[in-house]
Amino acid sequence: MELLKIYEEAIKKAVIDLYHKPFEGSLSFQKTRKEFEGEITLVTFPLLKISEKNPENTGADIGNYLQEKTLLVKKYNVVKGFLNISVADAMWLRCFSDILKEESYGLSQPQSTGRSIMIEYPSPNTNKPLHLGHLRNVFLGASLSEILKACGHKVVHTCLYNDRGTNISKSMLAWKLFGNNETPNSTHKKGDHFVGHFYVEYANAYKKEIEELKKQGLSEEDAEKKSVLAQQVNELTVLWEKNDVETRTLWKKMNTWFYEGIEQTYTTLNLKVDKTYYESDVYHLGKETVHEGLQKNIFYKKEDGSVWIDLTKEGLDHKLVLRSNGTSVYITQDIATANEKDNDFNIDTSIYVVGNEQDYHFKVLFLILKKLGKKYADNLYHLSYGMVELPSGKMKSREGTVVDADDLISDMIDSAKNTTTELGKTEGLSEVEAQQLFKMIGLGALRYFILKVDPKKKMLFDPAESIDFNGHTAPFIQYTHARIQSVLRKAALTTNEIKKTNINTDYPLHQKETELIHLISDFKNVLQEAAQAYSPALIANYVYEVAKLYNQFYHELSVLNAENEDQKNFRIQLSCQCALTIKQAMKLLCIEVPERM
RNA sequence: GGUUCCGUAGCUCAGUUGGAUAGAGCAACAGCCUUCUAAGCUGUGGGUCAUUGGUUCGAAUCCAAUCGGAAUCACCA
Repeated sequence: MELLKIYEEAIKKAVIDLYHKPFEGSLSFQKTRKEFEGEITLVTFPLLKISEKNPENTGADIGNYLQEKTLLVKKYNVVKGFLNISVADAMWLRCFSDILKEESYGLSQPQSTGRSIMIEYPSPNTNKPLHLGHLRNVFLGASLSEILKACGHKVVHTCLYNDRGTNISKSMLAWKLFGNNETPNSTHKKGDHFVGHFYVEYANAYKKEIEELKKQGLSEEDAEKKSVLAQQVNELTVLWEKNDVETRTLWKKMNTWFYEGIEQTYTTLNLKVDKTYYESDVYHLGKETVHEGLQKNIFYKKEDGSVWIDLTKEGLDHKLVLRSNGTSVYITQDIATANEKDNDFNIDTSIYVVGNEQDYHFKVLFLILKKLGKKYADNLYHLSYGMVELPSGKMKSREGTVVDADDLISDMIDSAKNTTTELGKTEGLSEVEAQQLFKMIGLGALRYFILKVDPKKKMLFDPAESIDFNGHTAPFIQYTHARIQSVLRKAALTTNEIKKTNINTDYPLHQKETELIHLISDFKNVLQEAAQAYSPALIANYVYEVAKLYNQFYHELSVLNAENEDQKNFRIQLSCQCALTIKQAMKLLCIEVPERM
């Protein structure tokens, strides 16, 4: 039984014995603030109606009762409406002993809930490489998958490629105009960067064209209409839809380049997709659903043939679902993909990891699906995360103000290498081991930097300031893990042996030891909260607390040179469990921890 | 203009369903390696929780207004 439950029941019994009236509902507990003695604190205000006494006396009554009638309390003190309880050492040791017995405390058996969850990310366009914004998307999606798996759910990872349409046509056109039959091989460029280069080329040429037209006296709007490049892009899109062989061949070629490039990035990021969807496969399927909706009078047709839905009753707008020329728009394809996913998998919940700039879009999408009577519509969830901003504001691919994902990753690994080498931590490592360590630290720092922020909030990245390796960072946590491993190596015991050793429950605990047990026991709750809130940030902040507290313990008390065998054994067990907690929590963030660094 | 979100230390961020004197890291300054890994530990300084009002035993947290910022409202994705 969980510690807090034991105290809750004991206090409820105390209330009945003392005041002859039961307290309904759950008691209000919190962690004792560090300026007061104790570990758990009961807020007594809600009990005053029953006790009919002031907060101080109520707290004293209960504290006194617990100390005299139970073995739960070592000491207590009352400050205003707060009863601070120092939990008896034996209780902490029992709690810790229970944790040790579990192979992986806090985690559920794989697929034990029978629930399956689909999670879609990062779903990029195929016309440009990934940037920092995509990294937030990937890190969130990947971490969330781990968190949900750890809670016993089955997780299916899907990815949708927006592989056709205007954006891709732009890259294609630029390649035709300025490409000189170059390829990624001939230019020694990574495929996705190669394709992205032409997307930027197009944007530049277009901008130039518009400016020239404006010099001729045209307004911005007229210039955009007059643009030859824009017309050519539209023509390419139409040719594509008409299955024009030349266009399709080029399209396939460029997308293949793109996929070859992005696969490399996925490999670096250890990203594996269970099922890939392509917009080019599904874009036309949505039309059938639109016709279905038209017949049910959920949609309506305008005179020009375009099809709309009226969402004004829901506080939204009229939304186009089919163009007047009969072609589909973004949302039409999303309707189709949602249907496809439902057909392909028997899924309880489906999560879209998409930035909050598309909040409105998903509100509309889910509403439309609901109106269409899709049963799965209630099980869709938009995991909306905030944008990554630069000091100069939002990143824009076309304006070149993006932090490229591949560049950032290799920068991080490089600086991990420099720092590690400077600190002389590569000694005794083989070349392969050293490379693995640099990657572990560099990527870990990057992942952690992003994941520690609440997903819902926008975050700032300043390229001028490199991501830190000290303080509230992954390397600090990784270092703590390595440090513990170093101690355990010297203890010369396996994890198994450590876990099996019996605990002496008479052992008098030191303050830091108590705090560590308390914090470690919280892992289970934190995981549940993180899963419920879809927030890896809760895990990230938690595991930092563990590492920080362990380091304090480490500096204050000696493990291997403890005063007696009981103490030494217990501290080895405590260290071991801290390392396991750190490792498991970091795994939930998709960050590895080293044995040495 | 409509809708939605956000404003916490110089900077980046925490702050469970309302709870005690609002916390970390970075940066600055001062200490700690003959002792289990100094990517560490200890200490100092730093705040009108945007502003005003309301709800109550009690508000950074809930409500309203104001100020400031962002996103979105495309026959783009």
